[in-house]
Amino acid sequence: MHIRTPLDLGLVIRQQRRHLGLNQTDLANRVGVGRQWIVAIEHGKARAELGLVLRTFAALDLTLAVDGGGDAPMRKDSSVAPIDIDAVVDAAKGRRP
Amino acid sequence: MHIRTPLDLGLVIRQQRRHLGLNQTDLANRVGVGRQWIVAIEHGKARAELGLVLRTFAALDLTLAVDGGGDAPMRKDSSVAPIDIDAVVDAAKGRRP
DNA sequence: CTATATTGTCCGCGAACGACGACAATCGGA
DNA sequence: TCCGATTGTCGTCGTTCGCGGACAATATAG
Repeated sequence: MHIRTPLDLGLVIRQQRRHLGLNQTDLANRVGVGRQWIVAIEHGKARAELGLVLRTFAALDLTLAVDGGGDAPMRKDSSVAPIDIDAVVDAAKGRRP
Repeated sequence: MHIRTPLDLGLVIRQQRRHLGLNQTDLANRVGVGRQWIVAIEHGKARAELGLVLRTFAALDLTLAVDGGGDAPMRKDSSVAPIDIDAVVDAAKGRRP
Protein backbone atom coordinates (compact mmCIF):
# COMPACT_ATOMS: atom_id res chain seq x y z
CA MET A 1 0.00 0.00 0.00
CA HIS A 2 1.28 3.46 -0.87
CA ILE A 3 0.98 6.27 1.60
CA ARG A 4 0.34 9.71 0.17
CA THR A 5 -1.97 11.30 2.70
CA PRO A 6 -2.55 11.02 6.44
CA LEU A 7 -5.83 9.27 5.67
CA ASP A 8 -4.09 6.52 3.72
CA LEU A 9 -2.02 5.93 6.78
CA GLY A 10 -5.06 5.85 9.01
CA LEU A 11 -6.78 3.27 6.87
CA VAL A 12 -3.77 1.00 6.89
CA ILE A 13 -3.50 1.27 10.65
CA ARG A 14 -7.16 0.49 11.20
CA GLN A 15 -7.06 -2.46 8.85
CA GLN A 16 -4.00 -3.96 10.45
CA ARG A 17 -5.33 -3.35 13.95
CA ARG A 18 -8.46 -5.32 13.18
CA HIS A 19 -6.41 -7.85 11.34
CA LEU A 20 -4.63 -8.51 14.62
CA GLY A 21 -7.88 -8.61 16.55
CA LEU A 22 -7.16 -5.53 18.65
CA ASN A 23 -9.51 -2.77 19.72
CA GLN A 24 -8.46 0.87 19.95
CA THR A 25 -7.78 0.62 23.67
CA ASP A 26 -5.49 -2.38 23.25
CA LEU A 27 -3.53 -0.70 20.52
CA ALA A 28 -3.33 2.53 22.50
CA ASN A 29 -1.80 0.70 25.45
CA ARG A 30 0.55 -1.21 23.23
CA VAL A 31 1.80 1.95 21.56
CA GLY A 32 1.73 3.97 24.74
CA VAL A 33 -0.73 6.68 23.70
CA GLY A 34 -4.22 7.69 24.67
CA ARG A 35 -7.12 5.89 23.03
CA GLN A 36 -8.29 9.18 21.60
CA TRP A 37 -5.06 9.43 19.66
CA ILE A 38 -5.78 6.14 17.92
CA VAL A 39 -9.23 7.39 17.01
CA ALA A 40 -7.71 10.52 15.53
CA ILE A 41 -4.95 8.86 13.56
CA GLU A 42 -7.32 6.34 12.02
CA HIS A 43 -9.40 9.25 10.81
CA GLY A 44 -6.41 10.76 9.10
CA LYS A 45 -5.16 13.33 11.57
CA ALA A 46 -2.55 15.34 9.69
CA ARG A 47 -0.88 16.89 12.70
CA ALA A 48 0.03 13.76 14.59
CA GLU A 49 3.51 13.20 15.98
CA LEU A 50 5.85 11.34 13.69
CA GLY A 51 7.40 9.32 16.49
CA LEU A 52 4.05 8.03 17.71
CA VAL A 53 3.12 7.03 14.19
CA LEU A 54 6.32 5.04 13.80
CA ARG A 55 5.76 3.35 17.14
CA THR A 56 2.27 2.47 16.03
CA PHE A 57 3.61 0.82 12.92
CA ALA A 58 6.08 -1.15 14.98
CA ALA A 59 3.33 -2.20 17.38
CA LEU A 60 1.35 -3.49 14.42
CA ASP A 61 4.26 -5.34 12.83
CA LEU A 62 4.18 -3.05 9.87
CA THR A 63 7.24 -1.81 8.01
CA LEU A 64 7.61 1.49 6.22
CA ALA A 65 9.68 1.64 3.08
CA VAL A 66 10.69 4.65 1.05
CA ASP A 67 10.63 4.29 -2.68
CA GLY A 68 13.25 6.43 -4.42
CA GLY A 69 11.68 8.99 -6.72
CA GLY A 70 10.93 7.96 -10.29
CA ASP A 71 13.28 10.64 -11.58
CA ALA A 72 16.26 8.35 -11.07
CA PRO A 73 15.24 5.32 -13.14
CA MET A 74 18.87 4.23 -13.50
CA ARG A 75 19.26 0.70 -14.67
CA LYS A 76 21.58 -1.18 -12.39
CA ASP A 77 24.25 -1.37 -15.11
CA SER A 78 25.56 1.85 -16.60
CA SER A 79 29.21 2.21 -17.49
CA VAL A 80 29.52 5.23 -15.26
CA ALA A 81 29.91 4.93 -11.54
CA PRO A 82 26.66 4.30 -9.68
CA ILE A 83 28.12 6.13 -6.71
CA ASP A 84 26.59 9.22 -5.19
CA ILE A 85 29.15 12.02 -5.05
CA ASP A 86 27.52 13.61 -2.06
CA ALA A 87 27.62 10.37 -0.17
CA VAL A 88 31.31 9.95 -0.89
CA VAL A 89 32.05 13.51 0.11
CA ASP A 90 30.07 13.18 3.30
CA ALA A 91 31.84 10.00 4.21
CA ALA A 92 35.19 11.67 3.66
CA LYS A 93 34.26 14.74 5.64
CA GLY A 94 35.17 13.46 9.05
CA ARG A 95 38.21 11.45 7.91
CA ARG A 96 41.60 12.32 9.33
CA PRO A 97 44.26 12.03 6.63
CA MET B 1 15.24 2.05 2.47
CA HIS B 2 13.29 0.97 5.54
CA ILE B 3 12.06 3.53 8.01
CA ARG B 4 12.04 2.46 11.64
CA THR B 5 12.97 5.62 13.50
CA PRO B 6 12.56 9.35 12.93
CA LEU B 7 16.28 9.51 12.25
CA ASP B 8 16.03 7.04 9.39
CA LEU B 9 13.48 9.33 7.89
CA GLY B 10 15.69 12.34 8.36
CA LEU B 11 18.61 10.71 6.65
CA VAL B 12 16.51 9.76 3.65
CA ILE B 13 15.17 13.28 3.37
CA ARG B 14 18.61 14.84 3.55
CA GLN B 15 20.03 12.45 1.01
CA GLN B 16 17.23 13.02 -1.46
CA ARG B 17 17.32 16.78 -0.93
CA ARG B 18 20.98 16.86 -1.86
CA HIS B 19 20.36 14.41 -4.62
CA LEU B 20 18.06 17.00 -6.13
CA GLY B 21 20.53 19.80 -5.56
CA LEU B 22 18.40 21.70 -3.08
CA ASN B 23 19.45 23.52 0.07
CA GLN B 24 17.35 23.57 3.21
CA THR B 25 15.81 26.92 2.32
CA ASP B 26 14.70 25.73 -1.10
CA LEU B 27 13.12 22.61 0.30
CA ALA B 28 11.46 24.56 3.09
CA ASN B 29 9.80 26.87 0.55
CA ARG B 30 8.80 23.98 -1.64
CA VAL B 31 7.18 22.14 1.23
CA GLY B 32 5.78 25.28 2.79
CA VAL B 33 7.50 25.11 6.16
CA GLY B 34 10.14 27.10 7.95
CA ARG B 35 13.77 26.31 7.25
CA GLN B 36 14.23 25.43 10.90
CA TRP B 37 11.74 22.64 10.48
CA ILE B 38 13.86 21.06 7.76
CA VAL B 39 16.89 21.26 10.02
CA ALA B 40 14.96 19.52 12.77
CA ILE B 41 13.46 16.77 10.67
CA GLU B 42 16.80 15.90 9.10
CA HIS B 43 18.16 15.49 12.60
CA GLY B 44 15.45 13.02 13.43
CA LYS B 45 12.87 15.10 15.24
CA ALA B 46 10.41 12.62 16.67
CA ARG B 47 7.59 15.06 17.31
CA ALA B 48 7.18 16.47 13.83
CA GLU B 49 3.79 16.75 12.18
CA LEU B 50 2.81 13.80 10.06
CA GLY B 51 1.23 15.95 7.36
CA LEU B 52 4.35 18.03 6.90
CA VAL B 53 6.45 14.91 6.62
CA LEU B 54 4.22 13.51 3.91
CA ARG B 55 4.32 16.81 2.03
CA THR B 56 8.08 16.74 2.28
CA PHE B 57 8.19 13.32 0.71
CA ALA B 58 5.95 14.48 -2.09
CA ALA B 59 8.13 17.53 -2.64
CA LEU B 60 11.14 15.25 -2.97
CA ASP B 61 9.46 12.80 -5.34
CA LEU B 62 9.64 10.08 -2.76
CA THR B 63 6.98 7.47 -2.18
CA LEU B 64 6.15 5.81 1.10
CA ALA B 65 5.04 2.21 1.06
CA VAL B 66 3.79 0.09 3.92
CA ASP B 67 4.99 -3.46 4.02
CA GLY B 68 2.51 -5.88 5.58
CA GLY B 69 3.86 -7.28 8.82
CA GLY B 70 6.20 -10.26 8.71
CA ASP B 71 3.77 -12.28 10.81
CA ALA B 72 1.62 -12.84 7.77
CA PRO B 73 4.17 -14.50 5.49
CA MET B 74 1.37 -15.96 3.39
CA ARG B 75 2.53 -17.10 0.03
CA LYS B 76 0.37 -15.64 -2.63
CA ASP B 77 -1.32 -18.99 -3.16
CA SER B 78 -3.05 -20.64 -0.22
CA SER B 79 -6.17 -22.69 -0.77
CA VAL B 80 -8.09 -20.60 1.71
CA ALA B 81 -9.49 -17.23 0.80
CA PRO B 82 -6.92 -14.44 0.89
CA ILE B 83 -9.74 -12.04 1.65
CA ASP B 84 -9.98 -10.05 4.83
CA ILE B 85 -13.35 -10.56 6.47
CA ASP B 86 -13.23 -7.20 8.19
CA ALA B 87 -12.58 -5.47 4.92
CA VAL B 88 -15.54 -7.17 3.32
CA VAL B 89 -17.78 -6.34 6.22
CA ASP B 90 -16.66 -2.74 6.25
CA ALA B 91 -17.28 -2.41 2.56
CA ALA B 92 -20.78 -3.81 2.99
CA LYS B 93 -21.58 -1.53 5.91
CA GLY B 94 -22.71 1.46 3.92
CA ARG B 95 -24.37 -0.53 1.13
CA ARG B 96 -28.05 -0.02 0.42
CA PRO B 97 -29.79 -3.39 0.07
C1' DC C 1 43.20 33.82 2.70
C1' DT C 2 38.93 36.33 1.96
C1' DA C 3 34.11 36.37 0.53
C1' DT C 4 29.84 33.85 -0.12
C1' DA C 5 26.68 30.22 0.77
C1' DT C 6 24.91 26.74 3.62
C1' DT C 7 23.77 24.89 7.91
C1' DG C 8 22.92 24.79 13.05
C1' DT C 9 21.08 27.30 17.12
C1' DC C 10 18.88 30.91 20.14
C1' DC C 11 14.54 33.72 21.75
C1' DG C 12 9.62 34.69 22.10
C1' DC C 13 4.88 33.99 20.32
C1' DG C 14 0.33 32.03 19.17
C1' DA C 15 -1.75 27.74 18.25
C1' DA C 16 -2.44 22.94 18.62
C1' DC C 17 -1.09 18.59 20.62
C1' DG C 18 -1.99 14.52 23.43
C1' DA C 19 -3.57 12.69 28.09
C1' DC C 20 -7.39 11.99 31.03
C1' DG C 21 -12.15 11.31 32.34
C1' DA C 22 -16.86 11.05 31.10
C1' DC C 23 -20.73 10.54 27.98
C1' DA C 24 -23.52 9.30 23.69
C1' DA C 25 -23.96 6.36 19.81
C1' DT C 26 -23.49 1.95 17.55
C1' DC C 27 -22.38 -2.67 17.03
C1' DG C 28 -22.48 -7.41 18.42
C1' DG C 29 -24.14 -11.49 20.55
C1' DA C 30 -27.29 -14.29 23.75
C1' DT D 1 -35.18 -7.78 22.63
C1' DC D 2 -31.81 -6.28 26.04
C1' DC D 3 -26.90 -5.94 27.61
C1' DG D 4 -21.89 -5.56 27.09
C1' DA D 5 -18.22 -4.08 24.15
C1' DT D 6 -16.39 -0.88 20.91
C1' DT D 7 -16.05 3.52 18.94
C1' DG D 8 -16.63 8.66 18.42
C1' DT D 9 -16.84 13.14 20.85
C1' DC D 10 -16.49 16.86 24.37
C1' DG D 11 -13.75 19.99 27.60
C1' DT D 12 -9.71 21.07 30.39
C1' DC D 13 -4.85 21.09 31.27
C1' DG D 14 0.20 21.36 30.81
C1' DT D 15 3.49 20.89 27.13
C1' DT D 16 5.43 21.40 22.72
C1' DC D 17 5.10 22.70 18.04
C1' DG D 18 6.47 25.51 14.06
C1' DC D 19 7.34 30.28 12.62
C1' DG D 20 10.02 34.37 12.36
C1' DG D 21 14.35 36.88 12.70
C1' DA D 22 19.00 37.10 13.85
C1' DC D 23 23.51 35.24 14.85
C1' DA D 24 27.45 31.79 14.98
C1' DA D 25 29.79 28.05 12.80
C1' DT D 26 31.37 25.70 9.00
C1' DA D 27 31.72 24.67 4.15
C1' DT D 28 32.59 26.06 -0.60
C1' DA D 29 34.33 28.95 -4.00
C1' DG D 30 37.59 32.56 -6.01
